Amino acid sequence: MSEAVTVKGRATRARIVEGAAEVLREQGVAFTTLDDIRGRTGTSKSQLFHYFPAGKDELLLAVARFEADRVLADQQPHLGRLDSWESWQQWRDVVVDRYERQGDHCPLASLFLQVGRDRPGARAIVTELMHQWQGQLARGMRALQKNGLVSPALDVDRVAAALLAGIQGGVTIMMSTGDSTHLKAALDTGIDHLRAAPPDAA
Amino acid sequence: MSEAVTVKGRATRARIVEGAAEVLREQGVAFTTLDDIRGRTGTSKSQLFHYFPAGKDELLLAVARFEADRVLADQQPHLGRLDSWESWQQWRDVVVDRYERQGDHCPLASLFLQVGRDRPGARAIVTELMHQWQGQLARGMRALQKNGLVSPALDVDRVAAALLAGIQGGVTIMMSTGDSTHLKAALDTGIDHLRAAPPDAA
DNA sequence: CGAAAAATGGACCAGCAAGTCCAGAAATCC
DNA sequence: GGATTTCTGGACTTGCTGGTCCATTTTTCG
Repeated sequence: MSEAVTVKGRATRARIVEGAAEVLREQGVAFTTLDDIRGRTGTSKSQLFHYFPAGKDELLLAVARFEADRVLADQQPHLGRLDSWESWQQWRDVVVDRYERQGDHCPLASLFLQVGRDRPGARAIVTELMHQWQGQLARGMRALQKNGLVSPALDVDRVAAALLAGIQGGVTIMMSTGDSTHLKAALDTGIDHLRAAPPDAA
Repeated sequence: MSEAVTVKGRATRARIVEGAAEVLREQGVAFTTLDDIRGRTGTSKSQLFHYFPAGKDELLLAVARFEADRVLADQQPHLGRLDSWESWQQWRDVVVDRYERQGDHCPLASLFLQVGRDRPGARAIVTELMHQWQGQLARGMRALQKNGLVSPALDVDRVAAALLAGIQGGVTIMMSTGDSTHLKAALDTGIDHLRAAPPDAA
């Protein structure tokens, strides 16, 4: 936005976004006020509006961007090296672990319900995230094909899309029910599906 | 709750729930006020609180129950007769169609973000819905096994859980991006997974 | 028909949370 | 070092929304 910021300014802005992300993860968007964020980040009202002139929505969008980055970052380096069965397994464990840890509020999901997904920018964030994520999964599957572990006939893009959907749904269900069974089932069945398509299949 | 209701009373209550469900589907929970619901249902404030003494949350919960019932009902009769490949395919089409129609607000997802999933009752509704849904999928898979179309060795419960997760995630992604590719991929890959496990497999 | 209970209309209240404003402190820059 | 810009503090405003209250109408039922 405005480029005229000092070091201190950038630091404050970052502090606000990170602090807001924490609060939102703990309380959920619907129950978080600007004063909660103020409290957590040790800032004043004017600071909030100084860095996010358009108000709460702009701040929430910034948090969404922040959280979206975290999602993929938390899966690295495994997500980037899905070229053997072991690496897939390791990645699976990291995903399960990450989402079991993360309280029971999905920051991204709720963020978009609040901001409204039509907002320019809002939709783009999710779309981009999904695109990246699916791309990395597909790359991993192609690596398996290259290494002769999976049939070259496999429709990688479709299976990657399905796996991604399974993860999303698994997380959603976990958020609602508190049970990670579905997430694990989606991951394991997804990987099984790859295993069930060996290159020497009839 | 209170049993002393007249025919008119029941009708009004139902009108409120159904009208509220409509508005919520269109605008999303975060942007819907009691006055919106009043407007749509042609009721007064006092009626709202007469039928839902605990206020908005109680009303939202009633809507959630209503929507949860609709979810499974909309998939019938197909969901109840998943005993052949054709019936699975038909069911798949119905699911895709249903969710493509339904605007871009998932009533249930947003409802719980607002009410808070810890509320007694809230969690139960989702859990119960997922349980029923998964149960029907598993029953269908067992029917396939019985009919000699799928290996009896298949871990039906896990695969059903994974398929359910895929559907949820597919819907979630569609809500955010407006694209039903993932939902279709999840359904098709899920069914493929069944097809890939014939009873005469080595 | 008449009393009691249920249903309805709508004015009113209260609190909260987003957003505004301006004065003052700190940094930047020439 | 002084002017200018950025940053910060916090009191204040304002609109909205959930919720209350009571008077009135309608229904029920003996």
